Amino acid sequence: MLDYTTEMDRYRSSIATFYKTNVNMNMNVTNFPQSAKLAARLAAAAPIFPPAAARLGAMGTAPWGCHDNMNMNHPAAMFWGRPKPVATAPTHHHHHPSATPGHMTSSHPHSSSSMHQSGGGSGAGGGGGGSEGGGAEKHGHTASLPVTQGTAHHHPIAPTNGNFLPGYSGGADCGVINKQGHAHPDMMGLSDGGNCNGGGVMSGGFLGGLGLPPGVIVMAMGSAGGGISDASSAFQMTSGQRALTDCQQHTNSSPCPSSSSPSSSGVTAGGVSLSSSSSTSSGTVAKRKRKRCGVCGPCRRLINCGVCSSCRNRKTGHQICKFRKCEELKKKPGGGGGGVLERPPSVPAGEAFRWFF
DNA sequence: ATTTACGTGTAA
DNA sequence: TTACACGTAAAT
Repeated sequence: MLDYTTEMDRYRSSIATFYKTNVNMNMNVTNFPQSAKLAARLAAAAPIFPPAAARLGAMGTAPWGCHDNMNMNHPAAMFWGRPKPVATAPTHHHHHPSATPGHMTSSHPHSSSSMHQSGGGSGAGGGGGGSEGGGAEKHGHTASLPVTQGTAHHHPIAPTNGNFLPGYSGGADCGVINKQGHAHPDMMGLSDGGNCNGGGVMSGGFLGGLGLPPGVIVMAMGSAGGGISDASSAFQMTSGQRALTDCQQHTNSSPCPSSSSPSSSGVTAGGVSLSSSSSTSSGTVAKRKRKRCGVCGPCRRLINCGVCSSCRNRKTGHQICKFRKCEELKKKPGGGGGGVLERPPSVPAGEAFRWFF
């Protein structure tokens, strides 16, 4: 009996915490359904480091770190919330999975929420909340964001660009972002690690918040590339959402969990494997839809910028975010050949990992 | 059935 | 060239 009581208390406290932290989160979700989905996918897919993935999903790290704005308006914007790094994390409890869910539900029926929850629960820790953004500007955040926000939100480190590919450049991302609060497409895209780096720093916070497994952490940090960005990318990858997924897909459609080796085939193909079937065989060029290569910068991005025409016209345009448009697909189908692949053809699937290493 | 995103045609 | 709109393949 006592135990029960105790548990209840813990449970409650945890919930409370969760609530606080997540308020924003919810907002996000609401606003960005897509994001939610992504997260969901992440969770589901999480090819490589499941745990990590899961957490990601849950925590929702904001890719760019901070900005609140971005999200705001754009539907697509991001799904990651910001990790709440320091503050909450340590706290505890989030764990009860059960808890989360319930609560989420209550607040938002939407699926999205669920994702978070789960995540939250698990990883949670502090992370939990991803509150990204909700509303930054508009809402001003309101009080809701408790502790975390302050710091967290703007975490310089923020690491998070999950999207960013190293390739892209970026610049100063972190800093900039914070200040502005705006979302620039660029931001989204890309930041390399350069500045932000904070590398070390970030990682510290970041990790802390996330509570990644040691192993994972190591990897990320290790990344020569520069801390943050790499790390983020790593997450991205792991998260699996699309990037990996794609690659998997290419191969055969079969999910290649085993990824390690497999993909080689798929990727090599230039990424896009025009489907074997379609291609050639019949004189009619089978114009099979090409698929994303999954390895180029854009493909590696998980989030839509929310500001480009494609994002803005999502409903009618049926186009993927410009910043996420696969490089390969941008090329003329025929011309193909050559493209300079971002990565050497030979690179096998496993390569994904390379990114983070 | 719904969502996502590629392919393509059209207009500015 | 870019934005839009739409058809449709593919995935969920």
